[in-house]
Amino acid sequence: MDDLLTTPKLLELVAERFKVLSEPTRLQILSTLREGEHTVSELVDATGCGQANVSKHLQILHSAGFVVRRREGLYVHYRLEGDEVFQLCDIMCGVLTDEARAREAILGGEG
Amino acid sequence: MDDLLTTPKLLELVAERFKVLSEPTRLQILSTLREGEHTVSELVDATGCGQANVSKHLQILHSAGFVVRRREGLYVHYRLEGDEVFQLCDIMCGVLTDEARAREAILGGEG
DNA sequence: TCATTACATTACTGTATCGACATTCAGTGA
DNA sequence: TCACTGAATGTCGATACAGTAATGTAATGA
Repeated sequence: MDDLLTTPKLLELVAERFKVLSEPTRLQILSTLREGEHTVSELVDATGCGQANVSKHLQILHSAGFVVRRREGLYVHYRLEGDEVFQLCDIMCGVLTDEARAREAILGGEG
Repeated sequence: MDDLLTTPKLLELVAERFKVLSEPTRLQILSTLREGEHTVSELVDATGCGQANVSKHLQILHSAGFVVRRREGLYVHYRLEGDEVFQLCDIMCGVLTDEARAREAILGGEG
């Protein structure tokens, strides 16, 4: 953990991965996949986005190594590669909670 | 951890925070701040970016609650709010390492 | 008060990305 | 081969963001 973010190259790689997680639709896809494998059609339903867009988001998630593909006839099933994503979201939610608490303490409830 | 990413509102908030971390320059700033408090000028030197640019990045980091400001005369000192950022980067680097390993295993060293 | 320094803010430009639409690709079955 | 379905890809308009230059603001000292 000492050599984290020391080289420009690594900075870019890490930033790139964070960018993948910086879109609500992609987070929603990941959240849906947490229940288990899903087809593209199912993810289209879950997200309410168009098929083409979901497919593109899945490409991005796949390139970043967050999801895995599996073809079965006409359908393509996606599933999570690991649960690191939710470790990340867990920490991030902690940050959000801390912030909310701090805001409440300062503003007294309404911001 | 069960109610993570369940509401559209929360999805957006989390995505927003990830977006803050999705820029190499901001990660570099955070990395520099890990050594301790630094002034804007020092961060300008460290990053090699323009002063206005660094200042804007610091605003974004501050709004997201990742850094804290402290004025001292003409200088403004910034420091990390917590170390969650590096927990996040640590996990992300783990993902990257796994990926790199997988690529090596498949391609035999060159991608 | 005025000049200087450190930082913040604004306006502007080029680039990247999301979402929507159309098209193409891939697999199945008749 | 053809028609059909699920998924991937290409294009386009709107929007957002990084970077830069110019300007504004805050603190110091003469």
